[in-house]
Amino acid sequence: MKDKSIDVTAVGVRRRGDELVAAILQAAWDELMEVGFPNLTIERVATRARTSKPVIYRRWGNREELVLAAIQHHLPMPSEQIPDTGRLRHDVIIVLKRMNRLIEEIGPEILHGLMSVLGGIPFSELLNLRRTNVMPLILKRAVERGEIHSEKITERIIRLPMDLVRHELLITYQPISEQTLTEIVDDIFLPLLKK
Amino acid sequence: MKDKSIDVTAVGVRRRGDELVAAILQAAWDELMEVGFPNLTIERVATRARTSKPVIYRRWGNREELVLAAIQHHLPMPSEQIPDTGRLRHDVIIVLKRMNRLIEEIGPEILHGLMSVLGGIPFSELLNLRRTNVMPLILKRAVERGEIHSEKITERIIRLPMDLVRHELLITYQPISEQTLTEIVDDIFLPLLKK
DNA sequence: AATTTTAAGATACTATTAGTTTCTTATTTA
DNA sequence: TAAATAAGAAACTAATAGTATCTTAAAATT
Repeated sequence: MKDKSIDVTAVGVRRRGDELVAAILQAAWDELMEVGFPNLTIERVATRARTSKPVIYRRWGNREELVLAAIQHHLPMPSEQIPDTGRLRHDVIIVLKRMNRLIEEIGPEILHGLMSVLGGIPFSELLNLRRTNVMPLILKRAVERGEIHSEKITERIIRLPMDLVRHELLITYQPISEQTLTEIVDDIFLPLLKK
Repeated sequence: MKDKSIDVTAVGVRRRGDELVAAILQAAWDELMEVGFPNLTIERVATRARTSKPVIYRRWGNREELVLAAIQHHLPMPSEQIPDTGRLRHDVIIVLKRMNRLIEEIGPEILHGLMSVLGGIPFSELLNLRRTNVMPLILKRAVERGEIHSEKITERIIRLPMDLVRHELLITYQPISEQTLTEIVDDIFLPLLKK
């Protein structure tokens, strides 16, 4: 009397390739948001994606890689459009605000949990550490406009605002407040360049 | 024919209290240095300390707490002696160099591994994040000597050099180089105060 | 259209290890 | 000397990472 087909979803229908990958990454992301990193198990992700563990292990070497991929899948890096408002201050603030995105999207707790096993390098990538040429370009334009003197610009000063924001993120696991942002730009960065 | 007492160390002799704790923390530290955080198991620590798991679990709630305790046991924070060389630059450099200590002692790999499960808060403590009054005092003295103007000093600028060193540590897991230190002090910190 | 190849999915398995329970007995304290 | 406390041994549970095997759906090839 019992219906044998408990699961209504097409039995015997198999997804492959990108479709399957997307389903797994989505499931991993959902798990991540629901139970957090420490409680995320491959088993549950597999079940949630209506597939099985070996399918996952064929593509990712371990738990961390899977989660990293899931995050990258959901958070493609900002288009790196380089702001050009005509004012250095404004441009810099736009860039720094972008860095808040990751935390705003995945939330402090998850980030905190991730912090762990992802290890330093990939994590840094998440936090937009990789070399971008955004700041140099913004500064170059400011020099051309005569806003600042080029001889004041050093490698370290170029990196300074992003370093400070990143530090704040790593310590607080919170989005940067408007005030902190302003302090970094107005009390530290710009004075070093303008003087 | 076989000698039954394989272990020569006094059988049936039990350590207690501080002596026992010290032995466990030492064993945990040694394990940590030998196999690294991810491979450290309570079992091995117990064996190494010639005791057993329950004894450890009676004192620390889990692996992380034990390791944290082991580190704190081995790295009591610097005596927080406040440098007073008569020159701001020199004083600051001394303070910043102290921050290298943790990494120099436990090494980048271990720190990297720890980064993980310790979670943000205790880790920050390891990195000397807690409020100290070292910098303010150094700056106060510099003001009194007439080296800098007191009106230039803001909360953020006070924290700036240590923030930058900490950022560097968190990103590189390496001791700060002499050059980086100099840049932070000479190209960023002092110019903001002297101007 | 039939055949071959590839890879999905199910299932069962090994191995590790965290953390617990129980019990015996050494050490301390009264 | 007796009672209370805590160490240590041993065995156990439970969770879960990662693997191996097998069947068969889907895709590629002929």
